[in-house]
Amino acid sequence: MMQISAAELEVMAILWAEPGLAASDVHEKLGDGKDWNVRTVKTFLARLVEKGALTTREDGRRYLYFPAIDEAEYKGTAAGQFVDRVFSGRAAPLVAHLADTRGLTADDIAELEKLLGELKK
Amino acid sequence: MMQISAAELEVMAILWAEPGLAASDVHEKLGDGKDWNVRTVKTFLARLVEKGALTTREDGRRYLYFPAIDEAEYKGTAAGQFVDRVFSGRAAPLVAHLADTRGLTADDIAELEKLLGELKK
DNA sequence: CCCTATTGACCACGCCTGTAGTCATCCGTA
DNA sequence: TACGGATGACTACAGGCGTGGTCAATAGGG
Repeated sequence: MMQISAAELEVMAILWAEPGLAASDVHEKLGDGKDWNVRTVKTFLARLVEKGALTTREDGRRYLYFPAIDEAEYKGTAAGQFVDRVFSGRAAPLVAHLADTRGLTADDIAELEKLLGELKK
Repeated sequence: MMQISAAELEVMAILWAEPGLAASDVHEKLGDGKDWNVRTVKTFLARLVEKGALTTREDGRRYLYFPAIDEAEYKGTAAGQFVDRVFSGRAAPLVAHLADTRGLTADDIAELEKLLGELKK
């Protein structure tokens, strides 16, 4: 699996949510706190294209960017790698630690229960 | 929270499991596949001491290394950061993706159920 | 007593990352 | 029509990371 850094991932998130944006659009859509320079954003876009995570389509003088990797697949793999790295591959301790240090909301718990119900089938 | 890299984390794992080892001991205890040079291991140990993740006690001509940060606390924080970075802070999708891409064992599911039971109280 | 293996201290080096600067070009507005 | 802002291409640069080399001191075996 391709290595995507934290900053690059924020760019991917924007394009997963809304494919086909130009660099300036991505720049505008960045959440608060991320007041990156447009050129910084362009660097990330260029690196993601290099890595094969994005493709481009020309639109006049600019490029539109499209995800080239599947969001769910990427996240699944990333989660697996993380669990392997930090929790020796065990999912349950991960959830336990999450519950412990940040607390799960009632919604989280309900969602997890529903999920487990489906998994048991 | 202190930033600990993947390779450094393997060293931490060994010392969390068995505090008070010397560099050569840590080197020997590395799992298969990680055939790092002893000096590589020493570099990681030195960096971890620099970062404040380990402390040392002299033992003759060598050092013994001890974790200076709590394992559970570190893992909890790391899990939180990961969920924030990749899953916008939502725990349930993380578990869903894990289930999806690698499959949870019956044990995992049982453990998660037990955990949820406790959390609901 | 001397040589080899071990140990810590310090250094190296290339790739990745975060964060842009520079330059040439082009498009739309005054 | 001439200029300012947008855009892409290329460049920069420091700090982290993975990987290990060099050097000097020392301890232990022959």
